[in-house]
Amino acid sequence: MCTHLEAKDTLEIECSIEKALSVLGGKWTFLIIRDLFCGKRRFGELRRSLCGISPKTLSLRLKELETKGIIERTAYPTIPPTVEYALTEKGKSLKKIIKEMKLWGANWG
Amino acid sequence: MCTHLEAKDTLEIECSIEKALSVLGGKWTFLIIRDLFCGKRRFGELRRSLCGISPKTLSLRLKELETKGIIERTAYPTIPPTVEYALTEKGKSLKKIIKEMKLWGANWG
DNA sequence: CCGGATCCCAGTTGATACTG
DNA sequence: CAGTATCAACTGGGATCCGG
Repeated sequence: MCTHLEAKDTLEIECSIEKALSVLGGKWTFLIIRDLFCGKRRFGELRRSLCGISPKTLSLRLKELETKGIIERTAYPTIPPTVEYALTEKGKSLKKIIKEMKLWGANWG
Repeated sequence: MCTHLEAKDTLEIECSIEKALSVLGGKWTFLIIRDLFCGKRRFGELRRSLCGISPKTLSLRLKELETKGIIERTAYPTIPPTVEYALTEKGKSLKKIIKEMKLWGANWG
């Protein structure tokens, strides 16, 4: 039996996967989160690590993730500016998904 | 310690997550696979289930997934034509990822 | 000098009509 | 029914610019 929609099978209710994708679906999102599982990261560190991302897209994704409560932004009023990004508890709860993707990629990719 | 790159830490080697994303990263991909976990589906069934996808994009994603060995296409020479899409073993191996995403979406989405 | 913001361009996706 | 063709809308890439 198909169970896209858990509670009420109406078109207005999104299934859980759609909810997860509304947070994780953007391009680069998984890779940003993967990086942050290694610890706090600065804007420039992320940019270099995510080889190929444009600053515009990185900025956009970070804002989205912050809005959705997945990451936390901390700015220090230094010169030059220092900004750190870190996972929140909600962000850390994505660990199992990341782990399963990593396992799959290692075995089948 | 960070382990993006499992074996050799050179820029040429993609990490496992990137490999998984190269298969799963396209828009709608997860949702198509989710649908196929419920069993074989025809083109029109997928189109109606994935509320909002255009036939062009659906066609594109299905071809990609077929090329990558995730799904299998079977066409019957009937009039009107009948085409069925189903997960391969490699496709079914994505189950844990889908399951974790579903759990996360249910708890945090 | 770092963290972005802006502008313009290319590639993707969406909407819709149409065909074998 | 299962797609393809066409065009419009959006998203991301790349370079540049700027305030602190």
